[in-house]
Amino acid sequence: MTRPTIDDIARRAGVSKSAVSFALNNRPGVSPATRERILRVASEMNWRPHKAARALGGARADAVGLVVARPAQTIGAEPFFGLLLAGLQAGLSARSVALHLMVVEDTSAEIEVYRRWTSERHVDGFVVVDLQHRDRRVPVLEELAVPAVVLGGPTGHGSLPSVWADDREAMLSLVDYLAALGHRRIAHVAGDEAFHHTRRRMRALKDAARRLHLADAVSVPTDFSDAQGASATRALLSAPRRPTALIFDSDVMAVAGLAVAAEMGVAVPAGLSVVSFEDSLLTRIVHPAITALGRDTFALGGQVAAALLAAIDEPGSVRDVKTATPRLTVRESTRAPYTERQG
Amino acid sequence: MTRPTIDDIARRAGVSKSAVSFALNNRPGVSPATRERILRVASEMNWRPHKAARALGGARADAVGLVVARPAQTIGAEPFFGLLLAGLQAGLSARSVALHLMVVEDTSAEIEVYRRWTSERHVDGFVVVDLQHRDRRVPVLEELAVPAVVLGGPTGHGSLPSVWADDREAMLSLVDYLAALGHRRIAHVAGDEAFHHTRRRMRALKDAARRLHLADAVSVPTDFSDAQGASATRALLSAPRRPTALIFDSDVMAVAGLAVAAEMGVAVPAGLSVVSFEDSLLTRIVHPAITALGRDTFALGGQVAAALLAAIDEPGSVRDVKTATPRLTVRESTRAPYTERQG
DNA sequence: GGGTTTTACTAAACCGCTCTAGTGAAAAGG
DNA sequence: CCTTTTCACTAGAGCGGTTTAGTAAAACCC
Repeated sequence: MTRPTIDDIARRAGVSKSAVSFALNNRPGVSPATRERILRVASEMNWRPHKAARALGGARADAVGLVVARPAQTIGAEPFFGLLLAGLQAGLSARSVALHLMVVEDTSAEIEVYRRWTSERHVDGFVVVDLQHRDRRVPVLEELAVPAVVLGGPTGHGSLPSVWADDREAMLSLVDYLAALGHRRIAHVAGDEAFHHTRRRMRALKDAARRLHLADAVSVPTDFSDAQGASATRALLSAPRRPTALIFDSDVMAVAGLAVAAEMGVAVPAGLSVVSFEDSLLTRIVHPAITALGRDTFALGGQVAAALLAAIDEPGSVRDVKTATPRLTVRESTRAPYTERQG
Repeated sequence: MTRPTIDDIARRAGVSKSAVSFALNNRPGVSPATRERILRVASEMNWRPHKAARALGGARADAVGLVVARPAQTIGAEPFFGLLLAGLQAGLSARSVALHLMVVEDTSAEIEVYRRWTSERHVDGFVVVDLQHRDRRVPVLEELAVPAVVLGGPTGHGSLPSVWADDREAMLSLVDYLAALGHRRIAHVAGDEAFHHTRRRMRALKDAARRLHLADAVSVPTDFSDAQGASATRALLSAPRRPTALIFDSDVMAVAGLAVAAEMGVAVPAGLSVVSFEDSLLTRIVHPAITALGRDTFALGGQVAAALLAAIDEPGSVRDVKTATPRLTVRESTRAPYTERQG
């Protein structure tokens, strides 16, 4: 048995195709009685709209794209990504919009996909992640005039709306907390300097250090990998006057750093405090559990989805959305530094 | 400027629509010279097929579906899932087939999505994960007669083709290894008994224990969460004659278990050996690094993609695919048990 | 050279749905 | 009671491709 079309419904209900279309789309042009009859027949026949047929008439594709230029490893490794995906998905599927995911090699390939999917009318809009300094993708998306929402900000995303958290504020409060505990030598195992948020965090740390007259406040950039996170930690802990507190830009690096401390015989938190700028399962399940700046990544995905859907409905209507500043969850990995401990 | 259609190309090349279609699809019916001219014009005008228009003619949707009934948390937490996704994606995008991801509440909702997407011609096939005992999804997919590939096996997936690894074999070799080290009391923090592979692993452990005359070989089922993994570990380590080796069904639980051991003052590997049935970044970055059964999850995704594409091209042609049996990577978390140590 | 086959191409139907223009009848208005 | 407006509905074009049936010319064959 082949699937029913509106023609089948029309025949069975004794009306025209158009009447059926009106009824099914809640448009004026049919009487309440007829409308109800058509709907009943449609549901009896278990009718479902044919997506492609709808999309052909110039309508929506009812799908949005997420193109990621990252090595496959990271995509599995970082809880952040999976949660964001799940949150996006939840926000979109409530309006039955599909998510087209594509993993590519590099930014050039990513841009190529933007062009292709836009011209093929494959998606109605894009979610852009990993905002970079002087991001090449922004002008392309502006030129394509396709709805898009950038995750990250508050600047550097041109005319595209963005959903962002205040990294600077978070870093400042984090350093305040560590300084209050008595830490004067704080190091920061940062992410990739190409990323906007990494730069902002590094700048914030420097500013905080100046304001608080901290002895030392180095930022060491990495590529976000556990390997570089580990080696940066090793280098920092090998220095003659080692820092008493380490801030890691990601949960993966924080866990890797924790392992390095254990391997080097540096007790956490007695000899070293560890903080992660990203919270997740990872920071909770290791021992000692890691103090972390947390945000609800699943909810973040939902906010991005909402912003994108709004941008698709009414291009130009969406303004930047500032999400809640990440809040500190104190666990077992932070304490006053040994030399200044009271008890 | 609006996007070009084949009509535009036809007009510009001085031929009919049909000739253009033939040329663009490598079909007979046009002379080599004309074909070349048409292709040149098409590329000059930067023509791209309109997906929906193609799909309308009864053709492929050029997309496959992955519907997952899991809490959002797990999806972010387990590296396995992200890697599988990336692998699937890579395998599919090589043939420019999109992946439609959907996260739902439960199996009933999942089945609903199968029905809807099939009747809407939204996808050409499905990837089915988390195969369960007496899986309700299998008969539905069989009835819908839609191409689908099941991840998991070797049994319980009806007439659907499956891609599977030999869990039993892996468990047997793992227990052999631990026994060879001298362990006689081995416990297994298992996953959810509803899952097929969990049952198979539990059975394999029991068989191995009998064959090797092990004193003890308990399997404790959990829901795969870090919380239950931790509490199962706590219970096992609190028993009067505690096991000397623990096998965890997932990397997340293994890491959680490791933390519990640290918290309880049980040294790993001196006082307890820990093995994970799943390998990932997680098992590598903690300290001590965890001995784990590894498989290439990214490649697994690729194999699933290949099988599904084949099933779509030629339904019924795909047989079950057995993937490489997971191999043991020995790290720092396993050693001969204390009481029997030589040195 | 007349008939058959092949080749290169065109015209038009078709996929399922939306939407505009058009139609006939009922309701409203003077 | 006739005109105008509104209402409920239909016919049919159009979206951008694919594909079938048809056609004229060229190639082939004894």
